[in-house]
Amino acid sequence: MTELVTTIIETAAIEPGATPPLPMRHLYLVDGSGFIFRAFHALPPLTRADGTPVGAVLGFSNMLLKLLGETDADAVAVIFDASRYSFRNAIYDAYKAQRPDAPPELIPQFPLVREATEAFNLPGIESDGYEADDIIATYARAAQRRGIEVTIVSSDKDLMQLVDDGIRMLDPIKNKAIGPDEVREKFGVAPDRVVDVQALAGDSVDNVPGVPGIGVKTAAELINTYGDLDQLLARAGEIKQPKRRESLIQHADLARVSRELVRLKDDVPDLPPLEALAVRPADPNRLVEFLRTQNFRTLLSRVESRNANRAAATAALAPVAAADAQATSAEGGAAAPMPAATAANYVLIQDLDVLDAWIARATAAGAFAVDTETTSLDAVTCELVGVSLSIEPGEGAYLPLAHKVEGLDLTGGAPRQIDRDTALARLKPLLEDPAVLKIGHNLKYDAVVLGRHGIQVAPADDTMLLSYVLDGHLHGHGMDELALLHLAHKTIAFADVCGTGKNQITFDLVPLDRARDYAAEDAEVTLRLHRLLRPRLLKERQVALYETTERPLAPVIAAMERAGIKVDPVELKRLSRDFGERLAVLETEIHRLAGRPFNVGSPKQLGEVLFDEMSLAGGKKGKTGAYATGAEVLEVLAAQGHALPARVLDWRQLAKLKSTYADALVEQINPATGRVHTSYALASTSTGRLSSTDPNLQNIPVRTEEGRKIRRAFIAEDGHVLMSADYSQIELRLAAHVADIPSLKDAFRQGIDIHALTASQVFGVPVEGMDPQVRRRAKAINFGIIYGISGFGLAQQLGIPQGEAQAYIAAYFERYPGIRAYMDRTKQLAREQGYVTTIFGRRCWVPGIKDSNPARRAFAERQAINAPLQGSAADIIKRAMARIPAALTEAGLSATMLLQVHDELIFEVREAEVEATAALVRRVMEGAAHISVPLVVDTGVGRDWETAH
DNA sequence: TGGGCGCCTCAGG
DNA sequence: CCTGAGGCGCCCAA
Repeated sequence: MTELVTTIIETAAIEPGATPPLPMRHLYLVDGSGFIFRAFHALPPLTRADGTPVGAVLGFSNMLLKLLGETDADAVAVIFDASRYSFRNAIYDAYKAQRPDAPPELIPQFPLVREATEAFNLPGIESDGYEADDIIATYARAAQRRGIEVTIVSSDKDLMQLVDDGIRMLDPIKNKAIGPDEVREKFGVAPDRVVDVQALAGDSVDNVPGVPGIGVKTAAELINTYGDLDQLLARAGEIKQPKRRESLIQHADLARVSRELVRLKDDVPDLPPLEALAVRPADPNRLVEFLRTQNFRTLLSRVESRNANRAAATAALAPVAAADAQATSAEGGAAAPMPAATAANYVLIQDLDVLDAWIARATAAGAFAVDTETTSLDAVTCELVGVSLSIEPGEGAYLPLAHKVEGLDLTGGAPRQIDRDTALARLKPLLEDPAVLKIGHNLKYDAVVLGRHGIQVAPADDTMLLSYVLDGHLHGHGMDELALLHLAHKTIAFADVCGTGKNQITFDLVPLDRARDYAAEDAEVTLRLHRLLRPRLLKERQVALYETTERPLAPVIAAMERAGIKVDPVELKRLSRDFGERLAVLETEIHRLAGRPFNVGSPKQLGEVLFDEMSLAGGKKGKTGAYATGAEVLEVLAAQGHALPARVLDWRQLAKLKSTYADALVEQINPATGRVHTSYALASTSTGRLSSTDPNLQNIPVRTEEGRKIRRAFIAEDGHVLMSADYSQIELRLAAHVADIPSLKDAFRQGIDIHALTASQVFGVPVEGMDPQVRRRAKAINFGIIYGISGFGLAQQLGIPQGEAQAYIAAYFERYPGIRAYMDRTKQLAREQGYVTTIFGRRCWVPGIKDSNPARRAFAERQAINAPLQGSAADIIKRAMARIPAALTEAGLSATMLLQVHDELIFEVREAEVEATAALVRRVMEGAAHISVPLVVDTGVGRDWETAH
């Protein structure tokens, strides 16, 4: 094997004394040995016709072809390990001693990979006594000194120490560049300190000992504090944590040896000179011969077509055929059968006249189903890839608009498809035609995507919303699920088309025939679902709810999602840094109190520290056998005077704020708009509420001072302010209305403080001069009512014995007998129907209401009591939201509705229009329902969300 | 090694 | 009562 290298290039000093001018600009150093192992595990197994395993060889050949065809590489070397033993074994005999032998399927691939290197006419380099990493280091440094850019093709963390000016890494399997930032993310220090961190942390796989008890995280912290390993070891006595200090002092030599093991040698002698690495054209015949022997058919056709292109630029392969071949031919002869799901009457639209014919038919039909295919689930950032249509059941069409083929420049052409702007310009009149109904499934998504291309889809019907209104939470409302349930039809799974996990591809890379079958089916199934569900609306008396709430709301939400809200990244980063620093201080303190370091973020470890090691009382284990360490538990311990749980509470608050809010929100800022665009789920809750994801903007902190700092980062554009409008006590008002409680209704009509009133009625104290604690208790009871109250829950909430809580509830029922009547009536109804209803007739299903288990049944009963209140409130704000944009336009106001947080709406308003907008919004919101108590809306204005709230 | 998943905890209404 | 997200820890597969 070693003769390969030495026969290709005669050995010479790597760096000649007088440097001649080099044409070389960019050197790629491929970690051949590393690649083989990674590819073997990452890629599907594959065998040649004769049974020889070749999966890693294929991955390797693919990677080289890509490197040579798609990069500016003008010098390439493939570096291999020569043998198992290197100079490092002389330093530390256990080094890499317990490495398991290579899997048997991998062994025959080692020589084949070297053969591939030869076939590509690239130098393969190895050197006895040195690892591939050392050779890479030697070349990288030599090239750096001569101003040549270096890319190390590897994801080996041991090579990260080399990242520097002009030296970067490329993960060949993830196709991801690794620069100083990525290194810092992994090791917590700059590349030039990576060896120090590795020396401390060690590596169990390679048997690098490191210092016991120190992992990467701690090592980075220490190096950042003391500068480098020598400084740290010299000053180890200053370290506060006793365990850590002792370990460092005792194992200082181990750390030094470890550093020698991990530090790469960059002066490996007797290597071929850099000049020898310049790319030389491969002998096409030899490469073709090699690929044919391995039976790499796709690769072969790519290389042959490239050769053909070079020979005659006109002789390009038919693009679609190439795309199909790539996806459907099973590499290497291991037959991978393609599912034969092709429906004969699904067609591709690849010509304008065909598109025009479909548009004419859809217009004449007056209704059709439409679906879009994109590159991601994020409607605001994804790319539109294609559109599918269905006018009649049993037929459908897919219009590809942005399909690509991987390695485009090698295959010589893209799939044939109509220019996207041209096609959308033709579709726009149809999609906006007021006489043609557009039917979609979760059409809001498509509306956002098409809206970004200047198309306002209307009028529209949405099968997901129809299903939601009809069947609520009885089942999910995904199209696949509905197709199976209602049509007994198993749809093609997205995962079958695009794969899953790290091997998932985006839809634009799906070959057209597969894309057609998947996409056209979506549209066609949607059409059939519509014909099934729409008539049920009338039969089941849900037309009004759908027509006045869900249907008009969808485009309004789409507009809100597209609008997004401005978030100040500088402020969030400042907060993140502040939180981070305070977390570090707290962590040190917590470790000191515990007497040892542990992961504060691990409830399991925390529980062990508190209850096993410190023997604090009150340790209760849950069903997984871990101690409960929730806030209530820690608060009790803190109140007993224990410092550690108190610090952990502080730590948890800051950790939550940092990771969930400060850090995550910055990541979510859309670079194109500078704003954060949440996605509202319209059909995901059992009560009719919306939910918000990616990011969830319905749980931004407000209750604590530290949390409110996050809110301050939500700001308005210049010349604008944020306006908040929230319903006051809407669920309690609904309780008064639905349960028909005269005294509560009177109180709301007169604008009396409702919690104070409850307190005076239940506890018999005058409202004047009331103890705030008494009012607080009454408030908790009022909330308890909304949640379907239990003595247990109320006791928990107030921190009082359950018996006392039970007495409060009894007193409450005494004062307001209508409440108990309502609760009994509601439970009865739920049992009879299986559902309860909101004031607008929305059915909220309560599946566990007849459960034989009393605890589960009681839970369902509380759901039944809460759902009409929560659900009616949801209906009301939805009705208001559906009306607001039109009302604003009509009034000539420019305000934009941005967010909904269950009982609150956030607007971005021109400063000059604040008064008029507030008045209008209040009028629409308060008029969204007419019930026996007034609806009251409070508004607030400010440059940020905290001020406006 | 890392993706998937359940659990815990905690943010909002 | 209704939610969604992040971190941890465990299992399993490529």
